[in-house]
Parts: sequence; C-alpha cells; structure tokens
Amino acid sequence: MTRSRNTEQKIFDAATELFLEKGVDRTSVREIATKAGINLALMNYYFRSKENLFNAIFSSLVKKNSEELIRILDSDLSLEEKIRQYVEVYIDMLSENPLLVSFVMAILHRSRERITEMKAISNLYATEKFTQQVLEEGKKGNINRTDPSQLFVDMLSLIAFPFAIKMLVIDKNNFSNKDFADFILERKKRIPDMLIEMLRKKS
Amino acid sequence: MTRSRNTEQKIFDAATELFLEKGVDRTSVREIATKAGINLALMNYYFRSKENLFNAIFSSLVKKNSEELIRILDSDLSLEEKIRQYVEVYIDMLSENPLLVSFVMAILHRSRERITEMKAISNLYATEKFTQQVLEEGKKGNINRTDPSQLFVDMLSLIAFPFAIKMLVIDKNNFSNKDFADFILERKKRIPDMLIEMLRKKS
DNA sequence: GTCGTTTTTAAACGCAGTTTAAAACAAAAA
DNA sequence: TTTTTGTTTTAAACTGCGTTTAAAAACGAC
Repeated sequence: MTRSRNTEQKIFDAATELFLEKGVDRTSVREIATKAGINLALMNYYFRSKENLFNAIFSSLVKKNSEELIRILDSDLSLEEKIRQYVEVYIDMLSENPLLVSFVMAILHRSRERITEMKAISNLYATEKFTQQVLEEGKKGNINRTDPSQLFVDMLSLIAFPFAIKMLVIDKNNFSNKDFADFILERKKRIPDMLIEMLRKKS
Repeated sequence: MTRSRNTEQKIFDAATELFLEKGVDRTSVREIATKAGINLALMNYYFRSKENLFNAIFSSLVKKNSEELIRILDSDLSLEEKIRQYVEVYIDMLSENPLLVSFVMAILHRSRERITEMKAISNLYATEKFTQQVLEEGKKGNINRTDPSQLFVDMLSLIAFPFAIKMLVIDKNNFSNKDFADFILERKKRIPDMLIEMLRKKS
C-alpha cells in the first residue's frame, strides 16, 4: 500500500486518466470523484471548477511536451535543419500522445475568444527567434523572402490538422490504424521537403 | 404524416441562428424554444434530440456549401487550375462562413469515432476523380508522382487549419480582424503556389 | 486540551436535455 | 352535425450535470 497522495493529486490523476480515456465532456465530476475516492465537492474545493481542472491538466501536459519544440525553434540550427527537426519531433509527440490533439481541439472549440488566457497553448506556437531567422535568411538571399507567420502557419497546419481529421482519413482511405500511422510517418519527410522547396531560391 | 412544417422550420431557423451566433454548447434548448416561440418539448418532438437537430443543421449547411467544391474537383480542369480554384473557393467559403469552421471543429471534437455517421462531412473530402487525375498525371510524367491522399490532406490542412487557430494567430501577431482577413487572403495564392511547386518536375 | 484553520462531508441548488401524459386541435368518418 | 382518429402542443416532472452551502471532522500550533 503506497502512502496516500494528497487529495489534490488524486483528483488531478484521476481526472487526467478519465479525460484522456473518454474526453472531457463525457467525463462527469461525480465520476472523477468516485475514481479518485474522494467527496464530490472536493473537486471544486481544490480546483475552482471543472474547466479550471481541465486547464491545469492541459497546461501540465503541454508544458511537458512543448519544451523540446521550443528548444528546437530557439536553437542555432540552420532553417532547413530546424524545420526538419521540428516537424519530426512534433509529429512524434502527437503520434505518441493522440489525445493531446483532442485536448487542443477541445480548447480551440471551447473558448475561441478566451484563447489568450490559455497561456499553455502559446507554447505550441512560433518563437521570436524563428521569426527573426526567417526574416534574416530572406534578407541575406539564402531563401525566398516569406512572411514568417505564413510559414509557421503552413508548418503547423501540415503537422497538426491530419491528426484532427484522423477518422475522416481512415474512413475515406479504408485505413487500418497501422495504415494511418504509416501515412503520418511519411509526412515527416514530406512536410519539410515541401516547405524547404518553397523556400529554395529558383535560379 | 402531414406534420406542421411550420413549427419544425421555426425550430430549425431559430436554432441555426443561435448556433451560429453563440455556438452549439452555449445555446440551450429553452433558448431555442423561446426564440422560435414554441413549447420546450417540441424540439424533441420534431428532432429527437439537440444533437440530432445540430446534425440536421450542419448537414444542410455543408450541403449548401460543398456542391461547388465537388463540382470543381470533378471538373475537367487541369490539376493546377483545379487546385487554384479549389483553394480559392474553399477559403472564400470559410471566410464568409466562419462558423462553418466552428461547426466542423465541434464535430471533430464531439464524435471522433462516429465521424463516418456524419455523411455530410464527407462532402468536404476528395473525390475519386481528383485521385485518379493525380495518379494519371504522375504516370504521364506531367507532375511528380505523389500519393493523392497526401496531396489532398496537405491542401485541406493548409486551407482549413488557419481558421481553426484564428484566435491564436490574431493574438500572436497582434492582428486586427482586417489583418487576419488579409493574412487569409494571401493564402489563396500562397497555398496553390506551394502545392504546384511541389508537383512540378525538376529537371 | 483548546482554539483557529484547513479539509471533508452530505445535502441541496440551479440549469441542462429529455420524457410523459394529458389537452388541444384538425381532418376524416359516421 | 357529431364522433372518431390521429397529430400537434402543452405543463410538468425526471434525470443528470456542475456547483454551492453550511456544518462537521480533522488537523496543527500553542
């Protein structure tokens, strides 16, 4: 018998498991309380609301996963190598953590106006260093000049959206889960190739 | 079997307006009933559930908008021209109907497993004709051989995802709504250019 | 052991979507 | 016209949700 964790942790852990397993909306507070073995009202005592509990869990999940992504963007790699690594790591992260996608979708759908309040999600966006690098390489003539915002949105879209429409892709192509995994795997090469080809100066 | 089409229509119209205005989740059945000027229980009488009402509205909205997209994919245009038109029309459609995006997000988030049941959403995906065209042009050597599924997912991602992360983009770039509209407008050229550049055979 | 604070509890609140059973209604049958 | 039949509408209640309340219990410092 392990030493009993404190109540807050028990709620956090039970909720995380349930949220990932069946989605936020389909998980009731009463269910969380039962699984955590605590009284119903304690969820509101420790986290002010279910929404808040969700945010706490999401933030921790994003934080854990986004550090490596930011490290890549802020590194001194060449733009090409940076894009290749970023795409690869991001895709790995979403592959291993498919429910992170659900979480992000839930957030984007849930609070479109209040998205800036979700500081965590910002960690999944471009950094200043990346922006500067794109501008400078363009100025130096190493790549085509391009709006860094557009480039980053391109990259993010190509990486993330296929996960969001996973079921649609599976259905339309009669894919097995393995097929879909292979489909995604191929994108690790495809996406950087496409982006870099776009940036390459034509003579 | 002659139902008063009047009441059903009133519910449908009121719900459509409210769903688009404030989102499905933030619209209560009681609110719909009030706006439609009907009794609360009639929503369940005509549509079995709120979820079902949502599906009916969504299907009609998608149907109305997707016909032109399918017509383009099934046309006899060249692949390049087809891509250009498809991107342009799709972006226009999402721009003019930003809540279609919310709807799609809601669906993707709501029922990831049961997505095939939502036949309407299939209308937003590739057609057989498009797939064949990509394969044939590749075989003929007019373009690089490429997996049509990948190409279509690329295109769809680049078109749709920026709308999904609209608030994030606005926040990160300190955009006004006009700025965002311009940002999207630029993608009408950028996306086809990128895709066609990828398909162009290099000598 | 007492006091003040923190934690836990049972119960209830308000709102959501939904169901029920009776009433109102319209059109066909007598 | 009156009766019957089936559809449409209604008020009320049901279940389950997230949340709040106020009192009880547990705890820690003195």
